[in-house]
Amino acid sequence: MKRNNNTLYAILGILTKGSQSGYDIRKQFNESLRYFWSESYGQIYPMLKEIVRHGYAEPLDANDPRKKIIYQLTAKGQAAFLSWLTEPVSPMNYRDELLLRISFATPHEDQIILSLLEREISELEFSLTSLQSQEHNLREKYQQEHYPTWFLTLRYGVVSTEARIEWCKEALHSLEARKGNLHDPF
Amino acid sequence: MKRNNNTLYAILGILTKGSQSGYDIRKQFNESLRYFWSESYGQIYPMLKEIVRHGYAEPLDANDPRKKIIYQLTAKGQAAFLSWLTEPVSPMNYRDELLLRISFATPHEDQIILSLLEREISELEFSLTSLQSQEHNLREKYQQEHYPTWFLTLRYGVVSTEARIEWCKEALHSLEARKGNLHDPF
DNA sequence: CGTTCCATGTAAAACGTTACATGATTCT
DNA sequence: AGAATCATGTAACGTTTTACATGGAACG
Repeated sequence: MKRNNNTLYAILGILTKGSQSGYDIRKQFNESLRYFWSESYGQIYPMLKEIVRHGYAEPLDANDPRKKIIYQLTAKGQAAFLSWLTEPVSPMNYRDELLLRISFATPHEDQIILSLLEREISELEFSLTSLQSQEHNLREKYQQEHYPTWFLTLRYGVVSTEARIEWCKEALHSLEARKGNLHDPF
Repeated sequence: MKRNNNTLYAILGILTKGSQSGYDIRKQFNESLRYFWSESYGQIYPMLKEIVRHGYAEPLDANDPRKKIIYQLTAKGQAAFLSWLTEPVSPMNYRDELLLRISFATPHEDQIILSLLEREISELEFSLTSLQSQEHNLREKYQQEHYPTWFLTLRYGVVSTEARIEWCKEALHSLEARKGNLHDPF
């Protein structure tokens, strides 16, 4: 009855970038990956045990004063990762609370939706600023060289955020256009 | 320790559109709402019991030959729905398997990523065609009148799908540009 | 008469977050 | 010394899907 097991592969993927501890892995999810993936401690530590049990990684000899445990991918783990990478991506189940609310709203709730959209725009613009500056920094760093593959994910952050902002504004305008104009058919 | 309880409000939201059964509700999730929300039977039927227990809805007198149970929203349920609608939307936790894979890939896996992107584009284009035709039909139907609020969610489907297709193509091109050109720094 | 759809529901498993417990190290 | 961060882990709870069970009605 196993489902996708994305947590497993997400962790293996991180380990392909270098041996590290559960704590480090968590940080990656919370930093560079947070725009499109995250995992909590409650998932990571038990999964690391599983990973070792399956022989996908091994704990390096621990003589760390803080009892830090560094995990290193095995050949078997590398192979499992690569095989996952090749599989077709499973259909994403996207859930969007803002859209859900809008889909239920009638013209009587226009004011409420207007507020939600305004708040959304301001959050998206804040986030876009940061994404754009990261993009700018990377462009400077790599100049005429080829960008690393993950640069594409940053680009996605930028373009999808821009698109959502545009849509929010369009929505805002179309709701404002019918203000005071409520001989509504609902 | 209760979390968001979106399932509850999603069902109440559907019930504001008219009294209906669990089966009908499921159909809504699987049809008009499926692009941004879904719930399974395992969530819906137990939640309907909860909803009745809290007095948010009542089962209408059941004399249906198929034992169909129609639920009708109460004033209390209507109020709960409206109060949810007004709350700020909780931060969405977005998970994107395609981006996750791309973020892990090195230039050695370019071929794999290329295939994933091609498949993604073809799926998105298929889905876009359907969204655009729905949009077209609605524009015809409403002509110069104001569109229903949920038309905005359809628009979002169109614009976000278009944006993702554009990004996929951009990504495809930038990966193709470095083909055969692998003196890679990784 | 068989297939498809209507209709309700439950149990088990899988997935995921939050809160807590514990203690060392580093920084100010 | 006190605060922040590093570091591992578990228990409880919450969320969601999947598989199964059951049976009636509609359609060809």
